Amino acid sequence: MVAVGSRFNKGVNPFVSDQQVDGNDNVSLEAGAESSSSTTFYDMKLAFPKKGRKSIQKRLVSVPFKDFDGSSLKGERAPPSDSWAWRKYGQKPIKGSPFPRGYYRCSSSKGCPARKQVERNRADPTMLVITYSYEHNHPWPTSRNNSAAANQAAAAAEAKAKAETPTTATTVVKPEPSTSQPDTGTESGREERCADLTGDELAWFGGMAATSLTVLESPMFAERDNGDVAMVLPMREEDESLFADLGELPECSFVFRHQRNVGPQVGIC
DNA sequence: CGTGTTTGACCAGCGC
DNA sequence: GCGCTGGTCAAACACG
Repeated sequence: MVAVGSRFNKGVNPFVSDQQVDGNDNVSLEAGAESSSSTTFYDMKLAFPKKGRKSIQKRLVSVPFKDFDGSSLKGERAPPSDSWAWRKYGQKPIKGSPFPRGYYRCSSSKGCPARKQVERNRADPTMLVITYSYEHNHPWPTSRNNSAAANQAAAAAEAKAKAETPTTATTVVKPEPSTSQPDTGTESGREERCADLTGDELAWFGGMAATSLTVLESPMFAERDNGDVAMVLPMREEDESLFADLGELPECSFVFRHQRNVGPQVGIC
């Protein structure tokens, strides 16, 4: 079983999910063609850890981030958008992909078990895929963001209550050249959701919500009334430093939304 | 000096 | 059993 969705109703972190998507061990977002030239489907699969490995939650998050050229924070260590600090502990070339995968470990607190992986989508190098991993039954570390502390405690409690089965979630973002206003298209209410997510519900992404015009929509981060899952998250500059080795990306981003029984959808935020 | 990055080595799981 | 691959470790190094 894989949990890929979260309403963020507790203002928690990406490692806490309360949505079960299906009974498979994988979450698939199939690449495909859509009529709209600005919309594309992409394949994403998340597998549980192999047998014998630690039980962890995984969440893939696509991170759209601003165009960082000019007076950006190049060379600096930007504050983490998710209120936690990440320390890179490894990088590996991935078979079949010309881009390496970076491995990051939470450094916000001692013993923080959280990790994340960052890589570029091999099918579309302009897309970034971030995988957050978090061990079950481990209290979530105290965030540097005090406002999220209470929510994190709730998140930890919620995570403890989860089944032992690891959970996984995926998001992909394809940055696109910033050319026009957001294409709401079939995503009516996208902007409203963006606004909604800048509030207390987004404690975990509180930092990201502050400064960027870019928006992240994550299929597993929120659940909508019609049963699909989506999340819109403004991002800020943190990821530049995190993903600097992956190359720069333009301002606006495609976001991917996974619909039950339908599959992922993509739009420009 | 503390923190973070780089990078080669090491380890474990999996397929053949 | 062996090789491949992904993930992690840890020493060396850089930086403020």
